[in-house]
Amino acid sequence: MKNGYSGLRARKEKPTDCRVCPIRNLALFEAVRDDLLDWTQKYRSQQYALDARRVLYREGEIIDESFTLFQGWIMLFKMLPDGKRQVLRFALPGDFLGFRDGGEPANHSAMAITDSILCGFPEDRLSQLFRERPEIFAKLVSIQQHDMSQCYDHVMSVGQKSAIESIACMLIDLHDRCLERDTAGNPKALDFPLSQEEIADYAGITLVHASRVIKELRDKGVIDNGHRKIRVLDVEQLRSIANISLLEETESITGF
Amino acid sequence: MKNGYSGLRARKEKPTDCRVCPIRNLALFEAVRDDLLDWTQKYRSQQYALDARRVLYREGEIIDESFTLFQGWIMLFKMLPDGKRQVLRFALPGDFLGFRDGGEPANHSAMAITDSILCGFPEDRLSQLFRERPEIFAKLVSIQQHDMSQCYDHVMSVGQKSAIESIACMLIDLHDRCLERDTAGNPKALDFPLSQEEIADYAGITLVHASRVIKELRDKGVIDNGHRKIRVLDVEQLRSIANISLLEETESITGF
DNA sequence: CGTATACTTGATTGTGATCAACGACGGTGG
DNA sequence: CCACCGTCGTTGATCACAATCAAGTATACG
Repeated sequence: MKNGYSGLRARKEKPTDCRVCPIRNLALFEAVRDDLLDWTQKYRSQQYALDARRVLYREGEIIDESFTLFQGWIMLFKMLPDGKRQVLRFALPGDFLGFRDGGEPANHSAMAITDSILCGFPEDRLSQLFRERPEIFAKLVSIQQHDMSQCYDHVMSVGQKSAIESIACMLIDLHDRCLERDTAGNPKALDFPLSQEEIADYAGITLVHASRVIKELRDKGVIDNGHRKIRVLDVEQLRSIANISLLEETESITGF
Repeated sequence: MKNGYSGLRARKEKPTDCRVCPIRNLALFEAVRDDLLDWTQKYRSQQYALDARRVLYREGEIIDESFTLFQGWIMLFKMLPDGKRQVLRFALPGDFLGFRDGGEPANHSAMAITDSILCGFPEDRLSQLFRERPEIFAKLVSIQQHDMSQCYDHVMSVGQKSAIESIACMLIDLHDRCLERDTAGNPKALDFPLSQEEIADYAGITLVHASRVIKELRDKGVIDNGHRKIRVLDVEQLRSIANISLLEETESITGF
């Protein structure tokens, strides 16, 4: 429910090199041939650091830059006048955020959950890039389609599933996405750095009830949790709880 | 909760002419200059008729065609194994449906609410069109962005709003979209041809509760309703009930 | 160590789900 | 034109999941 403070700042360290970027296969530039990467890199303005709890952009703001999340977790959300918050998406490394079409104001806000690093792409250079390289434009369409599909699943969860089903569903999704990103040397990446309030606001329930549901899952041995930390222990049991359609299951295996 | 039967059939009447299409300014071909329309028209395969309650496509199906809805109302939805249904979107004339990227199976189903007419665009011709005319490709991105924004609003409604707020919200959205489409000679277009079950499945509540909420709105004089018919009488009061953020309000005025 | 933030647990309330029965409307066929 | 039937809508009684209120504990951080 907290609002956070705006706080994007240029990263002082030497920017990472797109050619050796460990998350590029997940991101917008997946479509770019390796030998062209130093060419595309010029479209990136710079790398930014954003500390935990800081706001990247706010609903209604006009932003002239899009971002690829390089490191950290960021959440997208909207707020109601009465202070209720709905988390729309948890962005993980490789995810593309903040893209809006033709100078429209942002329809949601974004806040860092953990300390994060982002690669910025200014609107004008991005549209030039899309003009010159249709395959990257096509990748954008593909990313949008995938986001849309995820959002439909989310509406389904929040609208029709019980609290425990909805949370199980969300944990499976995060688990699968972490596995995609998990490089052999990074076992800790399967701990989710989320507070129970963030989980509750994603699932559309209250923090108190989220706590009880999480306790239930913990008692069943499905997950382990602590302060801003959740780890999935038994994905299969989680799947049986989540009330998932067969289609969704296969989807999560093939990836996108 | 009904499943419907597949039933797309070629329309026997002479196809309408894109050049005099009354809904083109809302649709994918908005970006096309008038004098090029007979050129783009060749990308349309044909017009189809789809009777009420018939399925256009089903979750998991691989479809090789996208559609612009020319006449009628169509709903997009998903179903859970236990039979619960979530309506994701009500498509109105001019809306673009069924687009999926690169041969992926559909992530939702679509069923006609009223007798409908659709213009079909086969996948291969569409991607050729996108290659040859980047401005139409850009319009696709813009449509996707808009759909995404609507979907975020929907998650917000279903997750954080009360039943009456959620339904008020949905009626405002439909009302505004009908107004956009309403040509002077068509006053009846402001009656929504929805059953209470469809409304309930969109708002994420049960049909019984939807009936009570609708009665409450009727008693307040905000709406009038009958068999598969709802008419908004007092948009302003509806807005005050809907618990809308100021941003959303202006958005609905400027259109997209 | 002290204070913020995050999590837990209990008691009570309330919104909306469920179960059940009936009423109204619209389309169909005699 | 009327009778019938299926779909759709209404209303009441009861129940349950999750919200709310409230107090207390644990963990991280400066």
